[in-house]
Amino acid sequence: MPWRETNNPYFIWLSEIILQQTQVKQGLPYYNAFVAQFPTVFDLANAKESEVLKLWQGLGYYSRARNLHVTAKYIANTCNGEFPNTYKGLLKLKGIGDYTASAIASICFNEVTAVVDGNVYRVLSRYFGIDTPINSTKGIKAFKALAQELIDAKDPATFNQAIMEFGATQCRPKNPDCMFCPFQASCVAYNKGRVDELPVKLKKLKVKQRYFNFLVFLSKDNKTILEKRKGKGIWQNLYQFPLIETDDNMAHNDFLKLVKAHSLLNGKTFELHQYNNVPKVHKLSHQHLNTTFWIVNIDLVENGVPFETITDYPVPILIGNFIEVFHF
DNA sequence: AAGCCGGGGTT
DNA sequence: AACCCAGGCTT
Repeated sequence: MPWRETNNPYFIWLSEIILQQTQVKQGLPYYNAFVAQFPTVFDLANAKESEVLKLWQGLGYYSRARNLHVTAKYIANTCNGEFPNTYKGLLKLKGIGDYTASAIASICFNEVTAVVDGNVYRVLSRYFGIDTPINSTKGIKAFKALAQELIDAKDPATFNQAIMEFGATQCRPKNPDCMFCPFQASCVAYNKGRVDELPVKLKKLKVKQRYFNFLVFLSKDNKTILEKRKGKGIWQNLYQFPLIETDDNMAHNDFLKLVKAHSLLNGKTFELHQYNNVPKVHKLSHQHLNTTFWIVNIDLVENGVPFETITDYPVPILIGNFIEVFHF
């Protein structure tokens, strides 16, 4: 892993943000792309937010990219390009929470502050046989304190990375390699046959069903319409085709009435074609997006995006996949 | 304290 | 389908 070969806070920070809730395999190509396009924090600070989001496209949790850009500008413009060199200082930066502050402080500045990520929760809850839910306030405090007791004060960076890697490769969520585990003899969960019960986690979120209808405009002068998502909710500041959200999947005839009433089409002549008869189900962690793409053939569009510039815009991967398959 | 925020991979 | 991922922010 390239970020193992440096103590430069910029690179460590970048890697840690990318790896939040993201597996190394998925994040590595993005890390390489960011380092190539933004070699220093000043390069990142000088970029447009849309450039940052474009490079982040497909990685998800886009607030990470927006906060990355905010913090880059702050470090470059207010801190002379220098990151805070303490856990406490790092914690104040946007997008940096307890885990990331500890990771940067220990790896870059040898501060003795323990990281607690999903791996650490799993390793500690099993080894010590702790039932406290890892996502409860009590659990979060308890596991942080325990990790802080255990950390090697002489080499916190190695300790932190080692316990995480141990969780990722040996003490895995499913099928952990207990048979060849160096901690087998003293692991409470193993000796009580409770490895599969730990860690304990509270509740599971309910997945909400949503129904998205995207209007893919095709004008005679080869333009379409992209809109920037505003406000709260998913995909903030990313672009999409004009969206009509409904409370169920729509049949062509019913949807045609809705489209006719749409502000982009008042009174205009157009043809509507349903691109996919079976809704494409795009699964987010907390929502299932039942998606239908509708082709709208029309003479002219206002503020149209020329087909050849569509791929300049940062879009959710659901839209990006459509653009790839649909030959504009 | 609980809910929200992506996309990919494994079981 | 359920679960997890080198979590953090908002309400």
